[in-house]
Amino acid sequence: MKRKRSYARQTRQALSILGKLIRIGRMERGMTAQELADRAGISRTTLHNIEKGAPGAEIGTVFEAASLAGVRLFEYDDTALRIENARLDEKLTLLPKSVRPSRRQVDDDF
Amino acid sequence: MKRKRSYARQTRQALSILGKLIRIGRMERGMTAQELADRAGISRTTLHNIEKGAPGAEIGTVFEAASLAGVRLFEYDDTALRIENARLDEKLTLLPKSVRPSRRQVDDDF
DNA sequence: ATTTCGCGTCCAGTATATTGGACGTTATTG
DNA sequence: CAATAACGTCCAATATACTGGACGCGAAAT
Repeated sequence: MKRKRSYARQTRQALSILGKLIRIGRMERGMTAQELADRAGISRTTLHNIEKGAPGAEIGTVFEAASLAGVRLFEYDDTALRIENARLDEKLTLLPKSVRPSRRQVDDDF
Repeated sequence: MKRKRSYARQTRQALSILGKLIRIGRMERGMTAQELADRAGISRTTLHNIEKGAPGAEIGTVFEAASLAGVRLFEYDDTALRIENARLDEKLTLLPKSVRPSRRQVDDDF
């Protein structure tokens, strides 16, 4: 099956920004691409794609590189991430286990 | 080549949080997993993995799903993303084109 | 000016994510 | 309580990202 993807402008912007933040963070810390790639456990080629904002990269490696480059994800520090995670777990238990749309309420209101 | 990856706790936390935000956002908007998957152009299986915080998912699809679920990336709205993107471009031009570490300044200071 | 090395780019081979169909389970609605 | 649909999960086939080695270019240091 063809898997050709398309992305909303918002998505592409976010990808581009994250890539640039990683590149800037890396440079400001005086790390070469090879150094950061090694620490993140990926190849220099892949890091290059990530810094370019490639949508196909694995999110885990992107976040790892971001973390190593000093880019704060969600504007939280390490411990705050933990707390937020727990808070979301709680919130999830309060939500219905499955979504059963009785009457459409998404956005196709016509 | 074996490609076994390992991720820092911070990375796993961020992945977990993003997945939960997507799931919560989706449910609060009354969308089924199938609906969101269709809109994002991915399979329900993949969306399930994303909501679980799987590190191997493509970042483009994750961001797309997040966007459709109403999750703000970088806490910016659409236009603010654009501005931030441009700002980073400027910042990049001011940085040296390549990193040539004369004396180590990363973190291994001993 | 010369040297060194970081960076951008290409490529074929390999590892892995994605798919879509299926099935059983569980939650929600009437 | 019964019916229905959303969800979680498994799987083989397929598409695609990752690798690592290579090469040339240009920037940075001497």
